[in-house]
Amino acid sequence: MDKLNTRIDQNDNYQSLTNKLRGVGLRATRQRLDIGSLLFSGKNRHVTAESLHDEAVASGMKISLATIYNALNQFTDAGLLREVLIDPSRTYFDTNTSSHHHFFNIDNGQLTDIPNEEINLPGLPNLPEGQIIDGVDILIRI
Amino acid sequence: MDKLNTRIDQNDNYQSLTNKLRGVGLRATRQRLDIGSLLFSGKNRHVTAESLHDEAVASGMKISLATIYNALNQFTDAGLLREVLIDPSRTYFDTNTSSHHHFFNIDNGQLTDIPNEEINLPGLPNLPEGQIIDGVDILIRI
DNA sequence: CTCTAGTTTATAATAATTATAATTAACTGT
DNA sequence: ACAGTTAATTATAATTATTATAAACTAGAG
Repeated sequence: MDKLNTRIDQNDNYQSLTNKLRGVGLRATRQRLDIGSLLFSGKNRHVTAESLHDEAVASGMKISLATIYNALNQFTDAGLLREVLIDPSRTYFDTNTSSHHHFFNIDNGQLTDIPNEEINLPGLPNLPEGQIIDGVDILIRI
Repeated sequence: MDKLNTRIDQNDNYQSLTNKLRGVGLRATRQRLDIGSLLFSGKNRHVTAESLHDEAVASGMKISLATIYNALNQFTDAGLLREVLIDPSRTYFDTNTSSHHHFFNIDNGQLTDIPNEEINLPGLPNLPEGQIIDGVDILIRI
């Protein structure tokens, strides 16, 4: 009964994931669905290729690190993920693609979202002539 | 005469660089003085290990890439440089160690300083309990 | 001027990421 | 459901940025 519900839930989940992937022009492969189920399960997440691969393997998913890299980059290109600049030594991906910012705990590496409305940036500096803002990243180290 | 002045100027420069290095507990080696003369010649600079090495070699300096890496890290530890998060694929160092922010031109990779006073960040978000701000990095992509 | 700890350097090692090319699997039309 | 085409996955090699190693060198103390 539990098992059955889990299966049904997962199928539902994978159905909407399938739509999500097709919507951005990606085939709904088992691997992308598996990764997607870890990433897009409701709450916002910050992952690296390595951390996501570890998690996938721990969940019993069969997927290579190369595929994780491919998927993360494709998802990012498709707008399903965003890169976050935290640490020059590795790339972090954020499932929250809306405009927002981050706390970075320098002791434990923990990343926390700061909703856009909790930060005020009224005094934007004068832009170099003819330039337009592509985006603003604020990282508060704590 | 020009040549002579250049030599005198460079010696003066190297004398003050020597003091700067000794002041942070680093020996004034030829290599560190050479690098320092490129970095601390007045205007603020943004470099990577590779770009600085290229520049040094182009200026006829004899210095290995490993030494550039060592020096950049030591200068950073000593507070003479700051790391800037721009691109997850390499580390940028900034000679401007005061609190300030950056424009990043996504087309040509050009980094430009934004003086601290040109940016207002009045509505700082509520910090996680018991936390104190270590620093704030703002990157405006244009 | 000599000694020694700190520095430089060539090179190897590591770590993150991307490329390659062969196998496998998803979609399209029947 | 089936075959064919095209894309995706994967093991592995290659690449890139960076750090470690250990032998040769040198700055600065005495």
